[in-house]
Amino acid sequence: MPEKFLKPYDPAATEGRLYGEWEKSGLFNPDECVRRGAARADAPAYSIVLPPPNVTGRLHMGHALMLAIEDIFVRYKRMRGFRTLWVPGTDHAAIATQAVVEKQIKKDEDKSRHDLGREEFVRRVEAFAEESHGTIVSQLKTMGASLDWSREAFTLDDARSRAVRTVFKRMYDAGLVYRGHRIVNWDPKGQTTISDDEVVYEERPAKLYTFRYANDFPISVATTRPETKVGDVAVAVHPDDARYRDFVGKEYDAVFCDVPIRLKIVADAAVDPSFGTGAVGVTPAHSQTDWDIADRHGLSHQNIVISEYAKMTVPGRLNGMKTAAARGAVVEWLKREGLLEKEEDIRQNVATAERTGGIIEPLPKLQWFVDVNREVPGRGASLKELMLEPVRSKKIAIIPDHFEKTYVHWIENLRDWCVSRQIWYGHRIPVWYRGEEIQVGVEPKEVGWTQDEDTLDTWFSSGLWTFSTLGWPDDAGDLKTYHPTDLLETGYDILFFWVARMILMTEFALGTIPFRTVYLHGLVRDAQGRKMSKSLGNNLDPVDIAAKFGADAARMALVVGNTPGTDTRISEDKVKGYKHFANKLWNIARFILENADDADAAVPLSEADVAHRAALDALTREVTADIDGYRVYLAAEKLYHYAWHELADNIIEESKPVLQGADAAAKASRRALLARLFDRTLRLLHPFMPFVTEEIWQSLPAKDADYLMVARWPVVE
RNA sequence: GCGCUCUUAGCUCAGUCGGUUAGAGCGUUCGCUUCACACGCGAAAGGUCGCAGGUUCGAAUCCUGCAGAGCGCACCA
Repeated sequence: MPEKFLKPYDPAATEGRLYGEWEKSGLFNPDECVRRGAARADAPAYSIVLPPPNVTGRLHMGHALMLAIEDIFVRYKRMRGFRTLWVPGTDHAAIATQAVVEKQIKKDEDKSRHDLGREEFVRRVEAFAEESHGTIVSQLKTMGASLDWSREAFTLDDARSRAVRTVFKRMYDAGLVYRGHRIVNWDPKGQTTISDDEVVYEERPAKLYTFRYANDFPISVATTRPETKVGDVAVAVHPDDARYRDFVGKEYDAVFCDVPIRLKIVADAAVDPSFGTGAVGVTPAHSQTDWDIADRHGLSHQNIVISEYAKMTVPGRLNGMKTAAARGAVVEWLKREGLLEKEEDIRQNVATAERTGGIIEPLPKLQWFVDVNREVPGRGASLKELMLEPVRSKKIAIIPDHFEKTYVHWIENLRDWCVSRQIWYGHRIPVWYRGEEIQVGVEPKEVGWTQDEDTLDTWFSSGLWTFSTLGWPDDAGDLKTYHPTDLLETGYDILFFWVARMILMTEFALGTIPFRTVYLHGLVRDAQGRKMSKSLGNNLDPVDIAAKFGADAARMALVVGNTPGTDTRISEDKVKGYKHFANKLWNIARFILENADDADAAVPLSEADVAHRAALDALTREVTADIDGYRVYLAAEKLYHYAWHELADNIIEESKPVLQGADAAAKASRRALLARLFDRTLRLLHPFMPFVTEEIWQSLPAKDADYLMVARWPVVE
């Protein structure tokens, strides 16, 4: 028996070495598995693409959970003989990464990106991304993820850039990507547009002011943003509102806080007669709703009174003031003029930018959009409909299935997707202009063309991930073999951001689904159920945890009892429990090596031993069905329970007198049984705890594969 | 406003979509230098399954209502 079994199991001395051995063996690569006879050349394929972590820093516990679940499926399928591919990669995460570097440069050098210039700034971001990439790769390996590194991808590398340009060009030619002057979510802090999904609403206290535009103006209106009223072009009332019916269609002139305005009274069903005075000042350039009202009544959209820097751009006293200051100034003026009628405290949802926290300023801008309602040529359906169909028809199954409703509900409310961003890091929009001319896709050879300054929303490139990583637009081997992928495993919090976009992009570019099953895991919270965050300081670093207790223990702690779609809690104590379990396996191994290392598998089993074997057969069937049914949380728990409380507590204990007794046949049978049960247990546990099981396996005297990783999963008929 | 989820032992959660006596981990109590393991072993206590109805031979599980917690979307003048 190897010396190491005389001491407790030491994950730190084992895990890194074993990962290196696995990697060197090449067996994470399905082609190599075929070459080495670990998978048949005609075996069915099984594929997962790793949701690419952002190159913004380090992995968190959510990543660790994702890796644990995906690696369980990948290792299980590999042991079942599938040509199993798990593609690694990272995401350039445009805004997020740029923001990190901008902050860093501001802090270190007190410079903005404009001080550095586009070229130099992008170089800095790339250097940061490179460094961050290295950290992330080593963290992925620490967790034991059996990824095929020969196929690693990055959302901003050359192959992925080619895919992005190709999709953009095809969408443009199909009329599905268009440039339009529309109201967008402008983030004055990040100086860029963002999509509707990147807006987060925060409830804050606010004041609702009721006022008149002028003394002779007949209607009072209520607003939380008096400073925007210099941009009003109309007052809207509900068509059935008897109070205002006589005024509809009339126009009034006023000078509002030095700004001359002309207001038309319009009737629109979007107005809620019970809110405020039942009359709304319409500011088309600075509110989506008002923009829509203006559309319906043929009013001007172009009365812009706020700049990209959230400053007033009007004649008179307000000019150049920040919106917050202008608000005060307008209220002052209203009071002085006797126009302010009421001031009340209310709670208001304020739109903020997810990444920068800046308050969103809706502004009309010339941007690129993906049209989700226009018919896709040759498909007889819009992108929206193409996103709905595979989920409704169950071609894509979402686990847990109640998220299918959430998904459908979201798609039905979807608006056109603004894909252009005014940031520098990312895929530059593949469009060139020369005067009135425009060229899309490939840079023109002639002089005089200039490329669009903007970059694409990061989700545009990650939306292509399942097929851009497999060689598309070339219709070559990997794409044919591994696409559509089998499983997409990710957090429910990015169902809309990412999962929906992948379905959109894949339906458009390939006319098929990107994956057959979506498994959504929940958030990983701390022991008190709080979200992990920097400000609370309650973050657990998966690499620290793995160093302290072993990656196997971390994986088990994250997986056991963690049902899909439900948040889970993690604490060091919980992980510690599974470190003890790894040690328990270690000691079982010691017992087996001491007592059954010379077991003869051919010996006939006694009646009692046959029963033990049958019980494990039953468990094997259950665990297999659980994994196939995506109940890994149950499979893990059952195996834990079997190894500890059945194999160790009962079977080994009752074996002691037998092994020391005089009945030679019973002894031989028991030795064969123990060797057999333990061999089986290691195989079943391997996807969950790959390191300790592999380490023990390699010390077993009789084994049918060099690596447990590619040993056969036990199939019981 | 529309929609979704949750409420089971002191704590954290399962309960594979109706079937003996409702399970696990942690915690608690008691006892163990038992020759695989103190990162351990043995034993024990602990639950009107949120509340009220209904369906059923049978309900933690299905239906209705109520209460509490959380989440998503929309609105937010």
